[in-house]
Amino acid sequence: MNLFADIRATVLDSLAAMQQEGDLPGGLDFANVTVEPPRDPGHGDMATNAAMVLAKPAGLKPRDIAEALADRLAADDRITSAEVAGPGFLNLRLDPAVWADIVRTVLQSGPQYGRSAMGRGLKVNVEYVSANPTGPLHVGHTRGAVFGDALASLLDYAGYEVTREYYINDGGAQVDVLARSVYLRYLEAHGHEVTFEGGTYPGDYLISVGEALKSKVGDAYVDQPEEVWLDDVREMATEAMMELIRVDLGLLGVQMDHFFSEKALYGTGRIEAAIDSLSDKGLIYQGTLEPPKGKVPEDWEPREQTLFRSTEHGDDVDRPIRKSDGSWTYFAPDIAYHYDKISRGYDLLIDVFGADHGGYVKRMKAAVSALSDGRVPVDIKLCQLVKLFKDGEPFKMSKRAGTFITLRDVVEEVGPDVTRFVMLTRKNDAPLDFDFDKVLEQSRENPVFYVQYAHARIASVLRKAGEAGIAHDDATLAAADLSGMTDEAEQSVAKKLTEWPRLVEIAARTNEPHRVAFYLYELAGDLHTLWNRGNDKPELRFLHEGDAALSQSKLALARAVAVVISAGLAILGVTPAEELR
RNA sequence: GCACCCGUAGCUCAGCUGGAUAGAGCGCUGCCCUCCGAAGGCAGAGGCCAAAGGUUCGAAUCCUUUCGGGUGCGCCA
Repeated sequence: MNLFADIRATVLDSLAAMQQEGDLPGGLDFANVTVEPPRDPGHGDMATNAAMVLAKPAGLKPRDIAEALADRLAADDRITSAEVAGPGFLNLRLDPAVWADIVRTVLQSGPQYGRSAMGRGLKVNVEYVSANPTGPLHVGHTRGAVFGDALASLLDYAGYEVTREYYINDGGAQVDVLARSVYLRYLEAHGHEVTFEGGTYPGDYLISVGEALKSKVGDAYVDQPEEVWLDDVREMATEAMMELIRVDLGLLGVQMDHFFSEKALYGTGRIEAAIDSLSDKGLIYQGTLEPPKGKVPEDWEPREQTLFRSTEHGDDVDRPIRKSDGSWTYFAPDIAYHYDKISRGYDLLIDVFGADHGGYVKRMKAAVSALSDGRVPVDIKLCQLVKLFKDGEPFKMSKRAGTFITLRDVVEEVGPDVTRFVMLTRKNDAPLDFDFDKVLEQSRENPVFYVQYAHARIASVLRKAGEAGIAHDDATLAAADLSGMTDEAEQSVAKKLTEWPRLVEIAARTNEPHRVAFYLYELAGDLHTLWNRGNDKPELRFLHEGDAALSQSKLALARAVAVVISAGLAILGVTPAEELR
């Protein structure tokens, strides 16, 4: 149930009726008519821009339309007043009984309150993390993991059919480097002295893989040329790394539906099929690219190569799909991968990349547009860097010194809930400061704590109700008499609850889960304000000794807040706290 | 040189499909609490939304240009 949508429907009905009776001309487009909360609560509970939007096409003055509309809307028993204001806004005040209805609805619907049918069951594929299988996940991946996962949950809540997917880059040169690194650890396990040269990975996490290789093949690969062992070691190493990554994701509570292997595209004709599809559209040709202006690489020389005419689909330059030696560039399997996603019948694709991949957005969009003939939209979300702090001081990371921070480091330090919430308290395209101390601070300036504290307070007061023998199950609370919910602070909380379904749709439409985190912070703030007011006004307290009926009427609102906080946290992948330690 | 992202209070950041007098937290100022529903509360000051043009009933939001910051730019994925 979305009250804003309901009232908007009423407004549209009234407008249609006005057309019937000749107060408005026919053939108007109502798409831009909105009903939203006014910025200033003094303006009422809801405002519609209908008169201003329609004035021009209807050839009427905004105020005339607004007044005629006001007369009709005032007849609705949910609407107590409709006033024309400003340039032609229509401000609506709603009957207080409406807020009580919302609270009842929340209690009856539980976590389903706020769920939307907006997605109409459309199939959406959210691809995220997709880190190279060459080592443990670090902080940057963590943000992408949290963001993608929350976005997937959000879209599910908004009525889409969501697949969470991870693209394993196991087809390129970097997995050969991984294999060589493991081979070095293998030699080391046999007592050899080794040095990590040629960009091989010196990380400790490969020691156990080297040992595992030793116990698997004994000394069979010692002193053997690469062609003897490379394939076998590569496969074993990537498998081990993916296992490591799966475990890391598990620490965060991220569970993928599907892992897609880049390697599986090679030697199966799938890349060729994707490129052929582009070729059939006349988008593949042999050509020579201009050097980038202003910053020509030292060793630049014009070279003819196989190019994808991505400029036909909005890119700035055409992109190479084959290297000079005839092998595929990384872009070719990417094209094939997206071709595969399209052929699996998704209506919408979302890719979550790190900000350093911003340069690939246009070509990826061009590829998807070309492959699907513009049918499948793809939204690419870039996650900006995470800057780590400790005690307000920047936390220096150095791969060489071995002080780079992994996902595991972060989660073990502050826990998965804090990690996830904090990562979502910033827009995805804004850099994020993550301070190991501040995120654990118990104060208002820490949104994680503030939201959890609100939930815990409610849980606490409900526990106390139980101890006092007051029934407080949702059905009982939903049946309570809510007519006494008249205080400003109580109504603010209830009004905030009515915004939840609307917020879900806005967040889902923009693919911005951080909006959920900010909403929860505001809702928690309203709850705390009401709670604090109970100090001065005992009648506003949630628990009233010896008066079960009154207690239940107050607990209903508190419990409704807990339901929504819990639903919101579920989207973010955060466990609501029953108590704080 | 080109492309993308960003520029909002002293600081860190929100801001809906373009809506009314642009919000929050921190910090600052004043008052209250210190009888546990106070791991504080209430109130206040603080803004040329980087700048200039444009679009229109209306622009922080859309378009153009400029300035400033970040990221990326053919045989690395």
